Amino acid sequence: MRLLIVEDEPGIANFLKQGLEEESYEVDLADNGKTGLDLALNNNYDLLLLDWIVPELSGLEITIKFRAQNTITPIIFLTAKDTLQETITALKQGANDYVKKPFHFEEILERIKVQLRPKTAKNELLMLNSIHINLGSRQVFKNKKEIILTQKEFDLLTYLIQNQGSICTRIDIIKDVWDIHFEYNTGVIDVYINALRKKLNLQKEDDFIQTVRGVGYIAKEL
Amino acid sequence: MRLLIVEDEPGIANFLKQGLEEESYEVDLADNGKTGLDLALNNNYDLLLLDWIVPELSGLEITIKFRAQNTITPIIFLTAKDTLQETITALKQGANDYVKKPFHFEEILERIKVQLRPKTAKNELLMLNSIHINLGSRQVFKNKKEIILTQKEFDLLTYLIQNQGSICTRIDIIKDVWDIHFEYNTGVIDVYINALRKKLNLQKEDDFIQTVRGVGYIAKEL
DNA sequence: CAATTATTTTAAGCTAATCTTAAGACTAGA
DNA sequence: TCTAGTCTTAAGATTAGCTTAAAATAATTG
Repeated sequence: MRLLIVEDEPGIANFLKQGLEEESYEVDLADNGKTGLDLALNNNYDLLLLDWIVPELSGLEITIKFRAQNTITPIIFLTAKDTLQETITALKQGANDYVKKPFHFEEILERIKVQLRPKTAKNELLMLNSIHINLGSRQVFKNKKEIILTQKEFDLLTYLIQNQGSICTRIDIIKDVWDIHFEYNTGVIDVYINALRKKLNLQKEDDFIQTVRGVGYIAKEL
Repeated sequence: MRLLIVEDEPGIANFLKQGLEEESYEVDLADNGKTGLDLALNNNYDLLLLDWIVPELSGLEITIKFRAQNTITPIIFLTAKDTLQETITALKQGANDYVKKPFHFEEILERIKVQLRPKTAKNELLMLNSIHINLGSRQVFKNKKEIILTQKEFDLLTYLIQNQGSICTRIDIIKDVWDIHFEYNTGVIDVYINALRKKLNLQKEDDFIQTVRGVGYIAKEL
């Protein structure tokens, strides 16, 4: 998971960065709004942590400009501006949470986790056609018979099924399943799709993983 | 939108209920944890607002029991228990937000809206007449029915629709869709226009792609 | 901690779908 | 009616995705 922190006080910025890196997040820093927005727009972060008062472009302005392009990446404000009006404004403009300074690192961390928490959670059961998936035990069944998948195979399959009915672009997949956030074009995805189709014994007629040429794949109820 | 408030102090409960109803939410109240959990599990609410300290079953217990069954309905804590440890525990157990009393109604309202905000809208939608285009997933629909287009077909169609109402010259098209920047005169464009008309089943009378003789094409609202 | 085994990634040839070309049929306007 | 411009078709060129095997990593075990 990759985060961007926009914060001009080096003390706070580095404190957060270090703490989050210990939790194995990748963290980028921007010490002003302009580079912050720039990074945010060009780097597929999973979450943005914004201070309100930063040079060149305020956190609020970043939010507005960023939300015009991207409405899903969560934004958490972390700021000394603590009036009611400011909180409301930020949330209205697209922030997902608003935490007032001074803050406890543990609370920030937990609030970040909330935002990044997958909508379908552990131990839930996923199913599509003859496939059943137990997210808790990471088991996959086809017609009640268990299919042994590797980690990545499992991750890719559940990703596709959790997004069933909507196209997963290669960029989405490489970002969300491989956690790679830059231009990337090897055949990994193809190899794994191939492995899934083989292990799940999907023939042309019952292949619920459809390829969308030039775009990606889509898992569909048949 | 339907909300459930679990809160035993009638003053706060009614204050919230009234305020939220004015914002045209439907609101149910429970004054103890047991009926609260019961209602929550049997009534497809869009969001739960929980106090921590309520009789019979605490807000935290409700959260744990509820999350075992339902992992998507957002839960907001609204409580006087305000230590770091309590906040973290609630968020860890599945709460989506945690607001400390005393609170401002406007902030609660805004935080509720954040939770209910649709998460999908990453994809820009284009439309013209009966055609809908999802730029993110590169899907095209005519009267809600998906039409499968190839890459170039898709690019050309979106180009025309993005420039709807103004003429796209052949030079423009070859430059912007094919990325060819010199004099070029084959029939490619014609071939693709033809393919679009065919796949979108455009007859003379509903063909929003009009030919401008000697110049190019124009997509027009009919 | 080296050896073994399993997983993930890269790379390359192959296949099938898409893109382009070109040639003949058609059409609108002079 | 004639002609320039457009439409249509089908065959050849190109490219994206499939498949396989082997190389690089990571995990496990004696």
